[in-house]
Amino acid sequence: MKNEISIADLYKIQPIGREITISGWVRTFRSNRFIALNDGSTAANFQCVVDFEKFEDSLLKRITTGSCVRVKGIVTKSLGKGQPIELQVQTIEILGDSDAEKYPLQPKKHSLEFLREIAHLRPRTTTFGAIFRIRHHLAFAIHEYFNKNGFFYIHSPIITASDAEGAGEMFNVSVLDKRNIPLTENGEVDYSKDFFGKEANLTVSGQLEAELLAMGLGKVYTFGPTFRAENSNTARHLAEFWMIEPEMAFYELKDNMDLAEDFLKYIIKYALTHAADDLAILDQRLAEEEKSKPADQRSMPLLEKLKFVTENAFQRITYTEAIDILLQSPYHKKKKFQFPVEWGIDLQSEHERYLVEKHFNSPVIITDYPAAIKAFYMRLNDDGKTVRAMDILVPGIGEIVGGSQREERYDVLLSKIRQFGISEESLWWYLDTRRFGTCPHSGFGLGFERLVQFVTGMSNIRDVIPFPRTPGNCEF
RNA sequence: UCCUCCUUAGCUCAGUUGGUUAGAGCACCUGACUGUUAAUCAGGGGGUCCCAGGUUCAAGCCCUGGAGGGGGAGCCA
Repeated sequence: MKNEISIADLYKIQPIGREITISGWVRTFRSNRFIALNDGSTAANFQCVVDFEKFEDSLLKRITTGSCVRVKGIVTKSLGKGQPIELQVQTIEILGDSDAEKYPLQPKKHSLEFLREIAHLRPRTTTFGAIFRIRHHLAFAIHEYFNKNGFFYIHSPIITASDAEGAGEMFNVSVLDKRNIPLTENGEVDYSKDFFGKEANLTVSGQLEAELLAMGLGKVYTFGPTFRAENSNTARHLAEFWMIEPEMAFYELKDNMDLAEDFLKYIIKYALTHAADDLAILDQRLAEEEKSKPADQRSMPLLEKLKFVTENAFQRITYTEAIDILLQSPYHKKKKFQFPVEWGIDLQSEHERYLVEKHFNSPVIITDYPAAIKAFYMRLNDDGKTVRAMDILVPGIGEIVGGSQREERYDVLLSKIRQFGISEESLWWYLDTRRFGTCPHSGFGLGFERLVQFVTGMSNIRDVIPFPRTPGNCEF
């Protein structure tokens, strides 16, 4: 291990009187005496005190915002009020200069839009440092939760040849010469000449493969990248995002809901205990932003919201009950909804918002949707018109989890596949699991970036992934 | 993809009814000061007013087209 202490450990240990060496990036250099140094290990800067009479001017001039330095000195109690300890600097080594005139980050508040354009430098800001550390803690908590609860982490393929998931437009994977594409007699692209001998795409979901693993290993989960070529331009869509998909044999819909709720509470609690400093920074940031909004549009403070979610039961209602609530609502009676409400519709954003933010003011699990608006693999209820689906909606984000009990009955599944116009030949392997030792099973998908959004309070999904991929944007 | 708003200095923004040499704060540079907390004070440099056309004696401002970005919607996680 490297024999240098991190700023995070420094604040933990507070080794007053000891000689230490630290490296980091300069945030500001005040009064030709105080370096605010950050090494990314924690949000807090560490104050390094320079006796400028003991150093060459030419060296001091190179200590600029953005430059990288290594300093050695003695830790002392701080004379100033902003920090408990500081470093009395003995030696300074400039590891990397940074021309202050050209370095885009200044010791001041920058807009998120501007920082998005310099995504290669934004990890050096307080806000993005906090976001990416929290992102790590959430990912870690997810693995920890599943590991503790007997789940196996499996890797579903990134490249798939099935286009049957029905989860949107896909990115084609091909090595064919684009200037000379082989065609069949019908004038279509001849994928038999392509790398895999058939058309291949980037995965839009690992669910079907996860089901195969669950029906052998019992409880499994995936956590990997997912790709959608939809032309979606919103604050909650990415072309490349990360998804968590647990899949459990012998779980019915209620077990699935119980798991999803327990799981979400666990990882949010984990963040509250392991990323308290970073969450406090984002809590303040959000509070500042909310100040500029009219009072009735302000959302709950971030930390309060997260505690509320971990301490209160999620509301559980069926789709049919949700429609009733909407029909009874003052919003509907005053005709404030832009889209009509009736049984059978797909709930619009405004409807979900009303239920989550106005009616319940809490996370809501909606179950038993009409079969026609949900995927083919969801288990048909005895009423013949609804399926055992469940969506978890949270304030500010909307749908964060989508899941269901899967259709385990071969005949029902086959007729659904035909009904949906999906080629049953391409899903022979999926159908096989229902022919040989089928069992009730369930699972759900959690959009990781939406979870990070919820926990950090960031309103744009492009600000919770280091290098966002969206239509027309693949920089860095 | 649709609706809507925006684009002026490195950043955040002002710019009146179309009228002389386009401004401010921060950042940067120079100097002063030196236990500061986005240090302070004085001075200085810095502009393809998003791009291409058009109207006009005159366009940052008006018109047409385009590009980029924000917010909302759809699709969804």
